Formats: sequence, C-alpha cells, structure tokens
Amino acid sequence: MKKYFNILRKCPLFDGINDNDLAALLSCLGARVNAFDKKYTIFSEGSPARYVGILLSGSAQIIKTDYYGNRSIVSAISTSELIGEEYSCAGAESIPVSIVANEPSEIMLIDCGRILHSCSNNCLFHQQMIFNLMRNLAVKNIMLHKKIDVTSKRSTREKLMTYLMMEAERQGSSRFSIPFDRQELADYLEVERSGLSAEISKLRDMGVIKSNKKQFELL
Amino acid sequence: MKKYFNILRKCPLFDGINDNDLAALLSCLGARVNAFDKKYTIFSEGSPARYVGILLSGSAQIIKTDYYGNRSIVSAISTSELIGEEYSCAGAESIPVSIVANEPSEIMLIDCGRILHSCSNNCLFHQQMIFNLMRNLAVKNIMLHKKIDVTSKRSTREKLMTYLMMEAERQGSSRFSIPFDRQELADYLEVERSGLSAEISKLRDMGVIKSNKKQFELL
DNA sequence: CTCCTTTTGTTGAAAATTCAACAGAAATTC
DNA sequence: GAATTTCTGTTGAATTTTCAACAAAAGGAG
Repeated sequence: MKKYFNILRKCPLFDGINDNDLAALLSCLGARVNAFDKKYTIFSEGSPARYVGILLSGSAQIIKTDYYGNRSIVSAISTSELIGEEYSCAGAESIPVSIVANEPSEIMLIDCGRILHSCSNNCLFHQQMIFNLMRNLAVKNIMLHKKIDVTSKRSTREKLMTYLMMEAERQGSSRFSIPFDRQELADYLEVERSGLSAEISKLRDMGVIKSNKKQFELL
Repeated sequence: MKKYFNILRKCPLFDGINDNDLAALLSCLGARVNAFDKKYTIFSEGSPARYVGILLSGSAQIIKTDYYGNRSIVSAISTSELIGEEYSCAGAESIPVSIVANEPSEIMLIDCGRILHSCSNNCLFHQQMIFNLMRNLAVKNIMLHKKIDVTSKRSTREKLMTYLMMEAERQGSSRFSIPFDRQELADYLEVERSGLSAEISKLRDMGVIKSNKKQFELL
C-alpha cells in the first residue's frame, strides 16, 4: 500500500491522519485495490451503495443514462478524490449513476460501514473520518451547485462560457485544458455536440477564446 | 423554545438527541430565532457563511440570480429542514445563493462553529451532530443529483414530466401539490414560463395529467 | 506506412424554445 | 365589493437548438 501514500495523503477522507497511523488504519478498514481498464465500469448504476472509492491513478467520469438512452456526464473525477460516498453515507440502497474509468485506473475500495462505525480496536480515527466526510460532502455539495449554475444557463454559448470561466478560475489560469472531448463536453453541458462545435468556432472567430482540442484560453 | 420542539425533533441535525438534552443543547449552542415576512431575504448572496439555519415555520426558496438578472430556483425548503449548512460546513467565505421566505417564516440560527467544535461543558453531542450533518449532507447531495436529473433533460416536456414523476414518488401519491406557482416552476425547471404553460395545457389535453394551479395528478 | 476507426467541424432543414404582447381569471388591497 | 395587481394561458414571430448527414483531420492497429 505504501506506493499509494502520496495519493492517499491528499484524499480528504484522511485529512489530519499521519502516515504511520494510515498504514494501520487501512488494514483495519479492510481497504483493497482494484484496477480497471479504459472504458470499464467501476460502479454500475443500481449496484449496492456499500463502498467508498478513492481514485488512486487514472481518471473517471460519473455518468447517468436516462430511459431514452441519453448520456449525461455529471462530473469528472481525478486522483485522490472520493467516489460514491454520498450514496453509502446517506444509507442509500443502490447507486443511481455509473462511474466509468476514462483511462486505465486503480481504485481503493473501503466498506463504508467500517468507516462510520467504531472498530473493536476502539481507534480514534472514526471521529476524524466522519468529520472529514462531512466536510468533503459539504464541498461536493457546493460543486454540484456550480454544476447547476452551468447547466441552468439557457443557451449553448452561455453554458460553455460559464463552464470555461469556472475552469479557468479553478485551475488558476486563463489557459487550461479540460477533461472532456467534444462529445463528453456536450454531455456535460447538456447540449448538442454539433451545436457546441459550432459555438466554439464562433467564439474563436469572434476572438473571445482560443482553443485546440482540449486546450482552451480565455482572451 | 419549547414550542418549536415538534419541529426541531424532525430536524436531521438533532437525530438521536432527546428532548431533555435538546433544551440544554440549544442554549449551549446559542440558538436564536428570527422571523421574516413573505418575500424577505433570510440569507442574501455574498453574506458570510457562518450560520446554519433551521426553518421552524413557513417556507422558503433557494434562489440564484446570474449577472443578466435571470432568476433560477435551486430548491424549495420546508419546515425542519437545514439551510446553508453546506456553506458553513465547507468553511466557505460567503454564500453564493439567496434564501427567501415564501410566506411569513421563522428561522432558528446557530453559529456553525459552535456545532463543530466541542464546548467547555465537554458535552457529547458534538460528535452526534457532526455525524448528523454528514448524513444530512449526503442526502442533500443525492437531492441535488435528482435536481440535475430534471434540468438535464433537453425539452420542456421532459423536464416537467421528470419533475412531476419525482414529486409523485416523493409525496407517495399520484395526486400532489407543488410548492411553486407557474413562474417559479419555470425558474426551477430552467424553462420559459409561457412555454411551460403551453406544455401543461398540451399534456392535459392529451390526458396525461390533470392539473389545477399547484395541484397535479398523473394519469 | 497504410488502413480503419474515432473525433471534430460544417451545413441546411426540422423542431422547439424564447420573446413579446394581450386577455381573462384569480387574488389582494383599500 | 370595487378597483388594482398578480397570475395564467394563448398566440405568432424570431431565434436557437436539435437532428442527420457528410467530409476532413487525427489517432490507432497491424
């Protein structure tokens, strides 16, 4: 497990827990690591909401497909982020989204019950982890609000610009790359791919943005 | 404070805490009650994210206004629900939404720091409240996902039907009333009011729904 | 390197949404 | 209870998005 410590240290679940304790804690929690190839489903819609995941390497996307088959991308996940904790922490029966590896990825899985309920060793970390989960869920809540800010815009252009400005701010630079290809960006913004491409071209012609594939710059 | 106990008992923040303890706890937390008239702003966008609110009576809406002045309704709040905890728990500087009373309402305000940090009395309720906040935030997360399910639909009709089916399920009946008038429902679904009215009429003519103002029935 | 697949940008037609304006119904005020 | 304001439904025109189809570009496989 040692080789994952650089990632795990950054995981919000383990805030305030040092490396020595972490090793013991992980075995106490029964953490295990699974690997997934590109495009493989890590959690599939409808599966039991028992585990909390931590993305150790690669990247993933949270995807929702409605009964007409329309794909919607809820968010992109990068390393050291928690996955699925909203469902297991809420005590949900099953998860209503799929989580798909975007490239070869490794996930650490932990049974959520082992986090929330004290162990026989009576260790003190459960309180800390519950606090960490609380804070992480609050932050995720805010991120969902931001996602709603983007998709609540009425036009393709406004959705795109709101998203790009948000990413520029998040990444701290007017030049940045996004984790989506065109179709994925369309599925994230909830618009047509062709209309999105056309809008990007227009904004480029107008001199508002520069863009090359996944690279963008706000001018 | 006694008169609010029926509401407070149902508030997720106080799960697992009995009435005797609650009285002491509230004074320990420095809880106070404010009243607001219809249309008055309880929290305004940009104000410090210090307090957790509990709606004691009346009803409220979480509202976001963008720089063009377009109003978007994020959600409706009913009694015993927590307000603004995602921002204070995440340690946000200020809140990015407004919360507006929809009718004369009373709110209990609690400084979030007093919930999260142990008091000099060393009482045991902080752990319980942190756990409760964690669970409540997880549940809210799921509700935001559901809101995204609604607004990610591409057409007015699909948004409306997804919302109505969700409400029917939530209220456990195919007959139910919604907490929005037409303009508010449009602002919640992120569509045009006139187009929404037209769609409701069409669905009524098609025999898919019955509706009268805020009362709906799925057929 | 060549072939094959995937991704991206473009375009025009069809469909849907937004906008603006109005009239009737309902609710509120005085 | 009369007058005023707010809410709702309707309609047609303008705008935008979606859909479908294609070609060029890029990426991957063998």
